Amino acid sequence: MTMAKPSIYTVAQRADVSIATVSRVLRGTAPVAPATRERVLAAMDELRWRPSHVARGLAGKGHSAIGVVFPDLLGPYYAQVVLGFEQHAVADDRSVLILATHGRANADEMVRDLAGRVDGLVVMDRTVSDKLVAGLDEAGTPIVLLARDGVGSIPVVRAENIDAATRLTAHLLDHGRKRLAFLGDPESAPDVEQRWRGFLRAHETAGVTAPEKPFRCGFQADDGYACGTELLDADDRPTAVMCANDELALGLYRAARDLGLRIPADVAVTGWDDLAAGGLVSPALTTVRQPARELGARAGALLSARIAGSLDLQPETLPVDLILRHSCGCQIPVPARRAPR
Amino acid sequence: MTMAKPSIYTVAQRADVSIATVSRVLRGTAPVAPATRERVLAAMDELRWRPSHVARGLAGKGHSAIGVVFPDLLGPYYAQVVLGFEQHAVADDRSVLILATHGRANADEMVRDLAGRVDGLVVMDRTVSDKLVAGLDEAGTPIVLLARDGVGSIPVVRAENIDAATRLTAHLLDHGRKRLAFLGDPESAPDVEQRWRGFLRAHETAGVTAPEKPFRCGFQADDGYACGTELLDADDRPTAVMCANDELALGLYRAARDLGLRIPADVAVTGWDDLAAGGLVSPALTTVRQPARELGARAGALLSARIAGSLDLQPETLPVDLILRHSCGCQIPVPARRAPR
DNA sequence: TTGTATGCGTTATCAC
DNA sequence: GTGATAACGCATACAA
Repeated sequence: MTMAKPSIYTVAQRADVSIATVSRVLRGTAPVAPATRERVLAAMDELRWRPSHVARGLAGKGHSAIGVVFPDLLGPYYAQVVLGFEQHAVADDRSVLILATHGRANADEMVRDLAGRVDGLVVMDRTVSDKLVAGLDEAGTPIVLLARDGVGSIPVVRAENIDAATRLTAHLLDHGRKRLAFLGDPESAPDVEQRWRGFLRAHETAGVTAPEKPFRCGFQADDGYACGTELLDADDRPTAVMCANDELALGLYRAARDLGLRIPADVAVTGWDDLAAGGLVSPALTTVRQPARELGARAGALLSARIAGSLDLQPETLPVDLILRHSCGCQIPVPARRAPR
Repeated sequence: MTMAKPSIYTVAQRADVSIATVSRVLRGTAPVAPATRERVLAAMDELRWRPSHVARGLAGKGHSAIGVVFPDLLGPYYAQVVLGFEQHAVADDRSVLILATHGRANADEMVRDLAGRVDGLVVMDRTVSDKLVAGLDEAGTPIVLLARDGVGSIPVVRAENIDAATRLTAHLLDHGRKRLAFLGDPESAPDVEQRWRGFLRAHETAGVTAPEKPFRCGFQADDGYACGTELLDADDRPTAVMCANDELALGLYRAARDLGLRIPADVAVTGWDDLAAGGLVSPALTTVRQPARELGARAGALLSARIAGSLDLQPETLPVDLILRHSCGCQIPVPARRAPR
């Protein structure tokens, strides 16, 4: 014997008041006589009534929900970002909608749809076009960009990349490695592009000739293995490889092993992201740790501010940590003057 | 010069028809004259109008959104489950709401709220009380349980645990290990409970005395290290430890190393989940691989069916893979070529 | 084939 | 303090 879902009318009737009064005790938007208040509260309790979010939304009060758009959920990075975002949202009493684009062609359309059901949106990486972002922003949807180049005056949150990549590259050059390679596709993600730029900058500063172009490949360990094999099997094999992420680096480890090359003696390797696995392999992988969780949380905070009406929010760049372990040649003598070829 | 947000009225006016007709061409719910149709389509296009999900929901058409409740997003398991769920949802043209409970005390209340904004819910593990689940179910919210004991006739999806744990334990016993320990807390998650039961069952079958109780601890590598140290430093040190997951196992590795114990010679170790790191450590970790992504997808499929009105959906148990490597004492010639994923 | 009118559950603006 | 009542944007039964 299930009774119909209670509405504000049911409650009002039961408490013998008008719906306006019910709304008032619910929102505390105007004074209500203590006695009446009690009656209403009791009625709400007995009927187990919860105000409908949908109706509330229609009445113009927003969705009390926010969304986050990301490319995928492979590896701990995006998961942590999303989690940080979620925690902030919950603390802010908002629900979280997620959308993984997977590089789908209709991502723009999906995000446009998503925008219709949230009060604001965090957009990561190159999941959707600048055009859409700009359009949504113009249409009044509060947006925050994460790990992505700015669009108009939309707030941006990102992890520091250029300087970290510069330092890491300089570190390799300081170890005496002079023929470096960059494994990863700068066009695949803004973060990677910045790392590539830092890589180039360090070469410039050191007066060393940088490779003309990056060795482009995907993001997975298998890509690292395949591309790594090709890279390390070449005549002008690099003496150090800076990988766009740890997965690639770990794939490169296998490639090196299969080719009989030692790390870091024959080739130094660095990654990015600080996967747990990187600390367990031998030699331990030198990498960069990003504050993934905090990135998500900050994006959430900025989005809240934006929704609350703040204009002109400053871009934020969160610092990262260089984790120098052994794969870059630290604490291990670099072989002197090996004859190339 | 931003004009007010267009509504179905704006479109109707522009196309010189009634809102009913607009709705009809939108939903294809009734025949419309080609000419009229064109006019409406044009108007929709010019105004860039999108129907409001909120209004649609209020009108009684559901939210076209579903939710998933999980404890956390640490490690790849939950992330993959959520991703599988999301993919199914997207294919089904529904948005996804997520909620991480983090063991929060008010999880029930949060989920009740979530239930008010979706058409259905997947609930994982022991994130919320049976009471709430039953209540929601009774109230008509379509629910699917994932990796959790059944409640009433609510559909359940889970990975096979008992049999896999039995086989894994038997495998250890067959290797001549007779003093086994179970590292993990069966009460922390239904999956762990089932693994503990399989552990016991194998002992029974083999006629070997099982430990009275599991060695309870958390889920992280640090827990594995702390508890592992205690466990391995005891006088009656076990000759094999079955860990509730890979993180614990990897923590145990450190504990063993610090105590000067060799794996698997002095103590065999097994994990669960097949983390990438497990294939990279030495000795490679014997573990169990769950079809995380598919678990999420199947839960999504069952939820869709439930929302569509299917009653009496059968519980599903997805098979897992035993990954026998070296940490259990196997001398099997492993093709050390496995991609670290 | 198309239009009219009503309901969906809130919030908010008036009156009283 | 409290109660009618008009939005909010859409779907739909009922008319035409």
